[in-house]
Amino acid sequence: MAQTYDHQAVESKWQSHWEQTGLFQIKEDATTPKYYCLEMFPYPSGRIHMGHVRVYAIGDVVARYKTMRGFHVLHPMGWDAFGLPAENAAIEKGVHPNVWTQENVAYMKQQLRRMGLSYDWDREVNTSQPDYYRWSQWIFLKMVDRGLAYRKRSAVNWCPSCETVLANEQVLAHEGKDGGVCWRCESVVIQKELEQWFFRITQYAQELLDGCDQLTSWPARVLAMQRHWIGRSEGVEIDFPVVDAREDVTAIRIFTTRPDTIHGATFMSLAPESPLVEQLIAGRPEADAVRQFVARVSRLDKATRTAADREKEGVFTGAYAINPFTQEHIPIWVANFVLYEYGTGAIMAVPAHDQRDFEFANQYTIPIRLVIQNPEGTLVPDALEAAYEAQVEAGALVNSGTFSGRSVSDGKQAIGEHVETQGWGKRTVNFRLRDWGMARQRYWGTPIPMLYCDQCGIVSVPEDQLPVLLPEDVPFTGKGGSPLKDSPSFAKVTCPTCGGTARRESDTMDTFVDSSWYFLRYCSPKDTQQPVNPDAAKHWMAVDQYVGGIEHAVLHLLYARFFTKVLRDLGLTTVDEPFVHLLTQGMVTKETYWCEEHRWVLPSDTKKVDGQRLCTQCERVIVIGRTEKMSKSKKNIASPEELCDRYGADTARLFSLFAAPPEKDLEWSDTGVEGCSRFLHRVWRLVQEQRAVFEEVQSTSGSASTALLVAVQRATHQTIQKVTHDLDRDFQFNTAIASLMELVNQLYKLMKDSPLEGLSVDERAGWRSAIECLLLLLGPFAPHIAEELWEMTGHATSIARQPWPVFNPDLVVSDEWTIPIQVNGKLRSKIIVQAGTTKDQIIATAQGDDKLQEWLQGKTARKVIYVEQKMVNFVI
RNA sequence: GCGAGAGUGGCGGAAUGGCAGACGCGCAAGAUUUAGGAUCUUGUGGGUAACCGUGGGGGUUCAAGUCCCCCCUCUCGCACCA
Repeated sequence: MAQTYDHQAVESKWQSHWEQTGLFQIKEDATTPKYYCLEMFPYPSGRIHMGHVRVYAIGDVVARYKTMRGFHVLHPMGWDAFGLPAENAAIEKGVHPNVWTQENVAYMKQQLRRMGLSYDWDREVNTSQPDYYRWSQWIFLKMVDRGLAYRKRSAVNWCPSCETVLANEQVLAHEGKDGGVCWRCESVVIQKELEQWFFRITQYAQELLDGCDQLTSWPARVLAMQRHWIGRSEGVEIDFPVVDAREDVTAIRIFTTRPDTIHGATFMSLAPESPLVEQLIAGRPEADAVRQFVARVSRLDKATRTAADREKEGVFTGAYAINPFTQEHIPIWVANFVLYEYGTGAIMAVPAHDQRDFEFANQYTIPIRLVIQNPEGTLVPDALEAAYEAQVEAGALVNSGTFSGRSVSDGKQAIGEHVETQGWGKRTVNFRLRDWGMARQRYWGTPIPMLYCDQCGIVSVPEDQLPVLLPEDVPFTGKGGSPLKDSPSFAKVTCPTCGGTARRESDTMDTFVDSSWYFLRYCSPKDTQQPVNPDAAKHWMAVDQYVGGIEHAVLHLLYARFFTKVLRDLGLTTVDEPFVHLLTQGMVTKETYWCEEHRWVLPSDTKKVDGQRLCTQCERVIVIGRTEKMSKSKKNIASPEELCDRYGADTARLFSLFAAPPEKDLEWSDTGVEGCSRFLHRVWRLVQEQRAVFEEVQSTSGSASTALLVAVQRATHQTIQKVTHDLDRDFQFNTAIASLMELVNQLYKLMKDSPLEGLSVDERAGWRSAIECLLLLLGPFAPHIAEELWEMTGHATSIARQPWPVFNPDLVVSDEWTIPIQVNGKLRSKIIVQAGTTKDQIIATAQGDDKLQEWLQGKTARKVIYVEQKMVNFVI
């Protein structure tokens, strides 16, 4: 009995069914291999968007596929639920952040459910709830114990809009804005001098760098970004004695990666923030000018000041240092491009061989001395147009005393050694990576479990007093400062050490702390003794496949790698790296519509008249704008809910997997969605029409006997082979789905060519197994319709628990070969031969081909190339 | 500037060095329908043709979208890191 495809009914039926039967709940199982499939958990902003649909569709196909391949799959979901929007909602609407967050979680959970995702909801985590954040606090305390969390005073990035400190990773470049901007609100970030909590991520810098080599299944560009962010460089620290040294500053220590050029150091430069500056200038006539310069430079935010194209500026301190290699007295300058945080905050300046020093020296007419000559020997000291920054073997040392004549690499080595034997300094390694400033002056975050006691100083909250709960009695005013300061119940506390009065830390943790270890919590989400049960972690870790956006290439992924190493050192997990494979999916984009009168407009506010698109309000012609990431402001949003209402979750999933390879941007197309919907309807109808034919027979996998059977089985098994191959190799969902479409097209053709009446039992059985294979292959992509049709064709157990079909190589091969014939590499003809025909026979047949003879024009081929089953090429 | 990636029909995109353009969209014709929509079938890189076609130019090869060299364009990331 044929039925029409009612996606609403089918989808809600199976969603309830999966839930009621607990189909996706997973336990550790020693009998089958494990697979941990994880997508980056969402921030509960209110509703899911197409980006969510895409990433979760990708993860769900992986999880379902791996399950069918015989793995027991951990596929959890949770909420990255702390963050500023909840607090802003509290300020604007008077809703408590917790209420706002929990409502959003409930709503979005129901939306995710509608997508038919195979999550084990029993493992759900929510970072904003005490049963989670107590363990973030616990980890923090362990890090304090190990010196990995500490307080220091320093210049920090401050977002004036969010009124909080930001980590370096959270300050981003922004087109059209002078300086770095906040990763969340895009306000220009300023510098503030504050005492703050930091994580000593730099202690793991080398390991984080080395670990990149293990991550062979990560996208190259993510690794490149991580390596660059860590920024290791090898060099030498060298003391330059100060002339007429005063007691407090006898030498200036510099860091250089080019010790080979030291004989060319004709001046020094200090960072404006360096305390050495004040010590050197005190009492000198230059002091005022220097102070003015320093004040002017430090007013600028860091990003502006350090822009590469910024003019080199500086001021002479009046002091001199001694180049230890030449004994020359060289002037000490303060320069705007020297960074206090990098190296020692002081450099030796070699204008001949460093572009910045070159520009600086030209500006202030400081001598330039050539100490590396190029291999051709053509460099003339007085005629340099740019610094000669030759590396490694390219040049040779000149004007360098006993070191002259050495190669660059040789010179580096020799001078480095000389510095050490003379006791002038040491060879060392420098990193660009800075410690992670992780305290935030906000309410809706994990409270930092520390106290300030008048007697004992900084005190940890004892472990048995965790969690430090967020207080309820906090007014949300939107005014600056930490809201927790204003909670009387929270701030005042008794010191656990001396019993005196103490004040609680009122800062909360950066939300990136929460997401740095959630993947471990999923292993044992209900553990009440520790953040993660080491046995559970041993079973499940590492995450085999991680899926998420490229925007976290540095931030989240670097922090998560750091935390994994910390928790490993605490004995909670045994893995060094959390994520084995990483798939960074592209953005979901859509065309934008622009009306001169009404600016960005919704597609629904436009109409098509005579092939032109007009604004419905003002009748102006709509300009089709750039295809951009979906955003509310550009009004180029497609709504997952409308999509599910109209076409169903299966269509939404299918389209987001089919329209582009997963790592590329996906351009949303309403007609493309319809194409996918059409395909599912075709599948439905195919099965309905076939059902009557094979209802009473069992499927077969035996060798075929009739032409129809051969064709049906070949199409089916070729598709099994192709889909399996596409999924195993880099998850090429788009081509996998294309081959499923091809199979359906082929089966329709075969059905048309061989009417269903009068088929043999064998042929019916062949049809049955073809349809079953089709449904099994479709299952991970469009699970609801696959379940429904699976049930309709007489199966009692879920298709999600069936083994993945295996292709039979014997059934894939064809009984005849079509061999292209080329002349000089160009296709000129084709011949059809029986499968198994030998090379000589094929060449003979080809030579008998009329078209080929025309092309040969009586000549004999100089050479004949035959590629087994592929082609013949005659070279004349 | 440095790093990563990309450039193929009207569009999204396929092609272990071996038939370029799978699959889908769009478009066209036909069938069905009172009409529209929906559905189905067929066709669809360009050119009347010989032929020409994967950003441009060289090269390797019997054979290049694919490998090598040079160049151009675009996207993303980092940008004075001594």
